[in-house]
Amino acid sequence: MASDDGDRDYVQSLDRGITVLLAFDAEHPEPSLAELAQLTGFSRPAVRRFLITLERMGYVRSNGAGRWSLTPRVLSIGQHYTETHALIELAQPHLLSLAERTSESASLATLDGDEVVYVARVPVRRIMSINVSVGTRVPAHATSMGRVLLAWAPPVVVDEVLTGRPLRAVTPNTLTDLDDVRAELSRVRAQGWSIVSEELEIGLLSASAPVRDRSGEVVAALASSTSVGRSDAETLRRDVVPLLVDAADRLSASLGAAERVS
Amino acid sequence: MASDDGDRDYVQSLDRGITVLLAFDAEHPEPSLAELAQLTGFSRPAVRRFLITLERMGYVRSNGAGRWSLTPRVLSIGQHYTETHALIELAQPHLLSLAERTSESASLATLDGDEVVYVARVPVRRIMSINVSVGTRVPAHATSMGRVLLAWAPPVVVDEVLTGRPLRAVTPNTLTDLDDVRAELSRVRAQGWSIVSEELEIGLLSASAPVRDRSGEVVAALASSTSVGRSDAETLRRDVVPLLVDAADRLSASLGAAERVS
DNA sequence: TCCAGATGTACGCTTTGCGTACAGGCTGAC
DNA sequence: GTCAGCCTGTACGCAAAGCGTACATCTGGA
Repeated sequence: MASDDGDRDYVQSLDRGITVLLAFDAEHPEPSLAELAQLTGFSRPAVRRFLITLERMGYVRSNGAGRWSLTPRVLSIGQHYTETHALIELAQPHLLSLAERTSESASLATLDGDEVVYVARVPVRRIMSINVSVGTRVPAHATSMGRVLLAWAPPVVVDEVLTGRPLRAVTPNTLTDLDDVRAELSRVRAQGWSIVSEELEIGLLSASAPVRDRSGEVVAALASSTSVGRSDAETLRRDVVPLLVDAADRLSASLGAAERVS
Repeated sequence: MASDDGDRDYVQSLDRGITVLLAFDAEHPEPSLAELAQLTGFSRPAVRRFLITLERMGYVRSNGAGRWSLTPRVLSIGQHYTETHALIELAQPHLLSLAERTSESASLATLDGDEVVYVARVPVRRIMSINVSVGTRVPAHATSMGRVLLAWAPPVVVDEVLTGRPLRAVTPNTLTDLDDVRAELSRVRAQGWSIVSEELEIGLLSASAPVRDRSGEVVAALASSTSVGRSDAETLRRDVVPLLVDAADRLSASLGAAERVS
């Protein structure tokens, strides 16, 4: 029925059920059954079955009237990612001390596809227009964390991210020329850290350094973010980058990383 | 086949698929197919189908060898809870300012069953032995946030939580006598806030105040947490509670709450 | 009162998803 | 080197799980 061939060994109901769960979003925080059916494209009885299932599992709740909403149990799904990645727990003290020493928000992020995902964070003040939290995704090519992660990523991955789709100019300052980005990546690789200024959002300024696992592979980026009003690239480089690199190295060490290879 | 009758309208595959996803935990961060089959009790081919499905959806990744792990995309499921609850976004500035003014961690939590779930948080230093993050759950009866949430919860809910199962003595100080807890709840209701000392963990001390929605219903608790080394109940009451209640009231106001009803 | 729009239910068909059984591959012990 | 014991991948036939159409029911507003 579906066009593709690879339908074998694919569990349709799981996909559909999660699709229903994810249909709850900012635009539809309390959808009705009919609304969900329309959003997902499934029949109303089907959506109803999924809702009943999700309700029994505790992820969804009917508010009496015909409206449904997500329960905080949904958050516990993400906990399993956190639990299974020792890095995140180990990073906590380093994030806290970095945030305290710099009086700025500190973040840890990972690459997923062509996006950077925040996996741990200590916010100090609001710097971005969007509310950054664990799980938030931003385009890799326009952020210091993305630059760090790409700088040491396997060439295949870098190519996928950079040429997979055209590099979007998120702000007027975003590097979008392929050669420029590649040159920047090799600069980052050489100096061991990255500073990006107003490429993701006007007024936003951040610095990142790589975190390595025991095999020396870069598995995460540690970042400190501020705004152009409070600091500037030069100050960041002088005052923050040493702290940042130090914190990243110590975090790497606690992951059992060998001393920096290159 | 399953003993219960209510199997109708229940989508087994959704339940099973999520069960597989949740089988990844601290004890099994990189399970093999066979391991997952054993953990979940499903047949290996079944587990394989779920893994393939989850992999295509981007939640799970095979690490080349026969081991699987969760991807950060799992975190984005929780984002949908955050997105659909305006409260959480609105709370951010209040959490930040509370954390700054008290130099202590600030948290926002909600009741789910007999547990309190952290839904937003600004950590300042590590206070608990476990790493508290958004999604973390703690028993309601032993925490200041739980006391606040129960103090204004419908009697049915309170009864379920308090009599559903015996109140566990998490520490030697935990209130476990039903009458004591009920008395404490009415005290909380009268004074408008709660302080709990070393009932959840030795050395841990926290204060909470209720957050109300526009209908006046208490929908969350705002908390400030510290350790007995850094403060004590009396100091907390004098210095922190006013700030806390003020922040909670302003957050309530931004939710459009009417003035406090009682 | 009646209509519009919603949710709940029944039911028969299809195909999805199931597990058994077998093939193939890797690793380590002897 | 070879065999045993583990694993993952695949085939296949069967049962039932999940499907959507069609209809009943309820609610609120005109």
